[in-house]
Amino acid sequence: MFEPVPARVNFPQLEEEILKFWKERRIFERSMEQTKGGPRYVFYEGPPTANGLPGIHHVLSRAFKDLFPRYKTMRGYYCLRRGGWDTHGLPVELEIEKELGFTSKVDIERYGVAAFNQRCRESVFRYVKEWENLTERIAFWIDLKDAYITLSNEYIESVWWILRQFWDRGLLYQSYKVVPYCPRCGTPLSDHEVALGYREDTEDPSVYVKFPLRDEEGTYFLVWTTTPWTLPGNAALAVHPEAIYVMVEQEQDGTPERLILAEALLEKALKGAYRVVARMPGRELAGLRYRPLYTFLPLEKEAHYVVTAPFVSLEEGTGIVHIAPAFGAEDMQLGREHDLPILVTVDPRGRFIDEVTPWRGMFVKDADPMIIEDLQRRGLLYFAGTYLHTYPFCWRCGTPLLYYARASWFIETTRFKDRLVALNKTIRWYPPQIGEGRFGNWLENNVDWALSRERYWGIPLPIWECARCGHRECIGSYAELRQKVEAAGFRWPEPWDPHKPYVDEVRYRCERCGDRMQRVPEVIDVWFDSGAMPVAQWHYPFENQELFREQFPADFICEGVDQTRGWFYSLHAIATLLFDSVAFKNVISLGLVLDEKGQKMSKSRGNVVDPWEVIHVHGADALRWYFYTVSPPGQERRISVNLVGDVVRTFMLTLWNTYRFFVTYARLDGFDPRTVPAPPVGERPPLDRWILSELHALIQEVTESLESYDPATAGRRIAAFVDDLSNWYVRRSRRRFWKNENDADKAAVYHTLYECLVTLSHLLAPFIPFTAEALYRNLVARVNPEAPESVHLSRWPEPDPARIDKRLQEEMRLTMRLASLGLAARNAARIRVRQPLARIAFRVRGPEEEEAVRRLADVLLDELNIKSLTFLRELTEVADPELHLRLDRLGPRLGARLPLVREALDGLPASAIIRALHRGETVAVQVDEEVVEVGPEDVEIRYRPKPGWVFVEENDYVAAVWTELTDELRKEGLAREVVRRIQELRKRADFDVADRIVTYYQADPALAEAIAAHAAYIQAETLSEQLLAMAPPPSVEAIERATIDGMTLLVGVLRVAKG
RNA sequence: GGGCCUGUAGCUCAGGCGGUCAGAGCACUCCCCUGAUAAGGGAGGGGUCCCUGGUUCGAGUCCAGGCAGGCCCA
Repeated sequence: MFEPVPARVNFPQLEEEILKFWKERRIFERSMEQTKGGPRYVFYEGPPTANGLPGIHHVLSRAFKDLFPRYKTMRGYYCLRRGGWDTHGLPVELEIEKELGFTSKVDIERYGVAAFNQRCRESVFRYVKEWENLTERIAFWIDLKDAYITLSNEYIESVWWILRQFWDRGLLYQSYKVVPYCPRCGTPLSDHEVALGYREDTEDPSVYVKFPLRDEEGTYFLVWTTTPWTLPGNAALAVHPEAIYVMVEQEQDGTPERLILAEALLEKALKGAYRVVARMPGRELAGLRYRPLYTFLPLEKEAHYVVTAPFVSLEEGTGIVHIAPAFGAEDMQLGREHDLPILVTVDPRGRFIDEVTPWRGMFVKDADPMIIEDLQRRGLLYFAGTYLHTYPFCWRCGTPLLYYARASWFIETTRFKDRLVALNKTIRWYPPQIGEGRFGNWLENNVDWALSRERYWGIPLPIWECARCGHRECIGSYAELRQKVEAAGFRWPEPWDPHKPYVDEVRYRCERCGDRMQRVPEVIDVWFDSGAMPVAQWHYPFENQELFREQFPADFICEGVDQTRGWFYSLHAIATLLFDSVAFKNVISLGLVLDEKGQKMSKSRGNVVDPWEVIHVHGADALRWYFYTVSPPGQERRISVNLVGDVVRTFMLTLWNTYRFFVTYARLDGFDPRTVPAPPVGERPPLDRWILSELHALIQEVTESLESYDPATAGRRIAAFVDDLSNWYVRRSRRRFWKNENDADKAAVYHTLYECLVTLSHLLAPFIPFTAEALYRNLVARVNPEAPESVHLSRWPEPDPARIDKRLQEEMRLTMRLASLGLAARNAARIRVRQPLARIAFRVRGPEEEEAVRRLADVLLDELNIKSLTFLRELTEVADPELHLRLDRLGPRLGARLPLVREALDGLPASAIIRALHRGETVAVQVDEEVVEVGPEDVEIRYRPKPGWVFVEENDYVAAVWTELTDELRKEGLAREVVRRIQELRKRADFDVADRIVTYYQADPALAEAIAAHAAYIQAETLSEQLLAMAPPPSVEAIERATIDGMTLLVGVLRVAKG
C-alpha cells in the first residue's frame, strides 16, 4: 500500500529527508558500484577556488554538471565524478594582499614569502565547508572527499612532468612579453588592475616625425606617435597593406621635400600646401628601408624597414605606425613575426638605460620634451602638439603605466595552431557558435602561451639555471631533482614542499661547468594548473596509468561561457600539445546569471541572489528545474525568488497533485500494481492509449534531447506532458477512479496513470532528483521489494514504439481544441457547464476529422456536459447569412443612388446573392435606367445564429450549441446543482473523500421533484447512503440554505461511516 | 577598437527552409468548473516583433547599417 501523500507539500523539507535517505543508504556510492562494469562516461569537474562563498551561478553550472552523469548512470554507464579544487594564482594572492593591506610586491618580500604563501594556502579552503554544504544540498553528486587539489605535491609533480615533455620537444622558450607595468611599484599589472585605472582626457604629446628613406635623399615616412620616449626603441615602421599611400611634395624652409603617408589622412596630418606626386597601396611600401632615428643599441637582427600590419589605423595619425617591440603588445607580436630586434632602452624603474646617453637615468615621460627638441634640431620633426586620450594609470599610486617588455617564459602553442583548430572541429560545442565563433576565432589568432608569472603563490616553473654558464634544465620529477641534489652532496629537504620559497633553496651542480644550478624565480600561470587536471588529477604518469587512459578524454564538461579562454582553452591546448588529442568531446558553455531585471549581479549593486534563500523558500529541485528550462543552456538567465516560485506553482505542484490524486484513490481502492492485472493496452479506452502514446513519445524525445545535450528542450517537453496528464488525462478520467465497481476499466485507468507517474519519476530523476525520488520511493520501492530502492539506482526507461500512435495523438489534440471551442460556445450562450445540453454541432476540416471526433465523442461530450454531437458542413445550418453593404465603399461610388440599390438588393434572396458572390461573380441591380454591379468586395456577410443556436468560430472550426432545454435536462441540471451543494457541505464538514453520509433536504416543489427524479445519481455522487426529504436534524455536521434558480433548498449532511 | 550572444505583450520565453506568426505561460479583469490542485476552462485588456534602410508580390523571419544590454579580447 502506498504512503498517503500530504495535501500541502513542503519541498525544502522533503528534500532534506531524501538527503538523509541517500546518505544512510549510500545511494550515490551504490550507483557507482552498480555500474562499475559498464561502459565509461567521463566527466571532468572544473575546479573552483574555495576562497569565496559559492554563488547562484555556481548552482547553475553544478546543476548542469549533475544532470548528465545522473542520466548516463541510469543508462548503465560508469561515471566517475571526482571533485577538484583550484588553489593557486594571482586572485588568491590579491585577496591576501588586501587583507594584509599590502600595495606592492615589496611588501610581500618584506613580510616573507613563506608566511605569505602559508596564508594563501590557508585561504583557499576558507569556505570549503560552505561549498560542500551547497553542493550536497543541491544534489550535485560528486566525490569531494577524494577531490584533486592543485597545490598537492602529486599534482604539482604531474604538472612538472608535462612541462618537461614540452621542454624536451623544444616548446618552452624564454622571450619578452609586453605587459602593463607600473614603474614605481616595479610590477606588471593584471588586466583587471589596468581596467581600474583608466583616466579620460589625459594629455600626451602628439608628434609627427620624419623617418628618412635610406635610398632616396629628401624623402621621408611621416609617422605619428604619442610616446616619443619609445622612438629610441624603434625597430620598424608598419603600414596597412590595403590602404592607399601617397607621396607628396612640400616646401620646407625653402627646400622641397617628399613625405609618404596614407591618402586618407592627408588633410588631417599635413600643414600647408602640398602636391601629390605618387600613389600606391601599402603593401608596395613593404621592405623599404629607412635610416633609424637613434642607434644607441647594437642591432643583432635586421631592422628599420617597412612591414605591413592589419591593425594600422586610418582614423588618426598618418597611416604609418612606429614599431617598438619592447613597448607595445602589437609591436611585440609583429616583431616576433618579422624577427625584429627587441630594443629595451628603459630599465624596470622606467628610466632610460645608460646606453641612451643623452637622457640616461631620466624617467621616460620626463624625457619626452627633450626628445622632441632633439628631433626638431635635427630637422626630423614635422609637427608637435598635444593630444587628449584615455590612458591607464596605476590604480595604487597613480603613476602612468608603461607598456614594457619583460622577460617571460612561453609555450610555443602557435606551432600547433593547425592541430588546435582541427581538433576543435571535432568537439561538439553547445551552443555551437561558441566553438566556431568565440573559441574558433581565438584559436585562429593563437599566440604563444605566456606561461610564467613573477609572483609567489603558484606552481614553480621547474627550470634550473646555472649561475655561471647559463645552462638550463627542466626537471620532470621529484626523484630526478632529489638525485641531482644528493649527487651534489646537498641534503634533500624533508618534508618536501615544492612551493616557493622552499623550492628556490634547492640547488645542485651544473653538469657542464660544475657551478651552482638554481631555479628561475617564476611561477606558472594558474590556468595551466587547471588545464593539466586530466593528467595531474591522477598523478599520471607516476601512478594510475590505467585509470588515466580510461578517463581521458572527457565525454562531457560544462562551465560558464567566461571559461572559454580560460579552462576550456587550457584543457584543449595541453591535450593537443601533449597527446594530439582533444581533452573533451562535448562541452556546454553556460550563459551568465543575471538578476531579475537582467542586470549583472554584483555586491556593489546589492542585487546578488542568495542561493540559500531560493533553496529555503522553494527547494533545490525548483531552482534546478528553473535553470534547465528557462532558456537554452548558452543563453543568459535571469533569476529571483519569484521567478523560481512560478516554477513551483506551474510545474512542481501540478506534478505533485497528480501524484497525490493517484495515491489517494489507489489507497481507497487498495490498488496494487503487482496484483491487479493490467489490461492489455490495446483493450484500454482511447484516452488511456492516447496518454501512453504521449508518454512513449516523451521518453523518445527526452532521450534524444539529452543525447544532444539539450536539457531545456527535454524539460519543456516533460512539462508539457505533465500538463496534458494533469489537465486532460486525469481531468477526463476522474469518474473512472470514483466509481464503485472494480472492473477492467478501473484497472486500466490505474495502470495507465501508474505507468505515467512511474516513468515520469525516471525521466525526471536527472533533473529534479529529490521529487523524482519521492515519487519513485512511494510508487515503486514501497510496493515492490525487488525493485531498486532508489530511482537513481534504476534504469532509464526505453520507449516502446508500438505504443506510439501519432494519429491518435493528433485526434486527441483536435478533440481538446473542440472542447475549448465548445466551452467557448457555452460561455457565449451564458449557460453554466453544470446544465446539460441536448446537442452540439461542430464544423471540422473534413470527413476524416469527423470520424476522429466520433471516435473520441465520449470524452468530448463528457467534458462539455452535452448529450449528443452532430456535424455541420455549412454554417448556414445553424445561422442565417446576412448581407451587409460596405457603405464606406458603395457610398462614395453610388452617392444618392445608394438607398435605391439597397432597396433593390433587399428584394432579392440573400442566399442566392451570397452564393453568387462566393463564386466571385458580381450581382447586377437595376436602378432606374441604370445597371449597377455589386461585387464581393462591396459587401460583408455576417451570420446570425438561428433561434436556439449559439456558435463560435475559430479558423475553419465551428462549435454550435443547441440551447433549448427540455424539462428533463432542466431537472438533470438542478440535480447536478444539488450535488455541488452537498459536496461543498462535505468539504466544509471536513469529511474524507470516502466517508458515507446521510443527506437531509427540504426544497420547493419543482426542485424536490428534480431531486426525487435523480435521487440515485445524487446519492452515488455524494456517497449518501440515504437521501431524506426532511428537515435536517440538529445533529447534522454541515447545513446550508441555498437558492437555486429562485427555488429554496435547505440541505444538511451527517457522516455515518468512515471511508 | 575587434569577436560572439541577446533585444517579440507588464514579466519569463516559443516562433526549422521568408507566406494566418503576431503566439504560449505567468500577472490583471469578468464569467465558469472543482472530492487532486497554491490548480483548470472561457472571454477580455495589453505589443510600431529595438531602430533605419535594402532584397521580395510578401520580412520578427534574409541582407546592410545603427542603438541598447551582456560576455570575451584589445
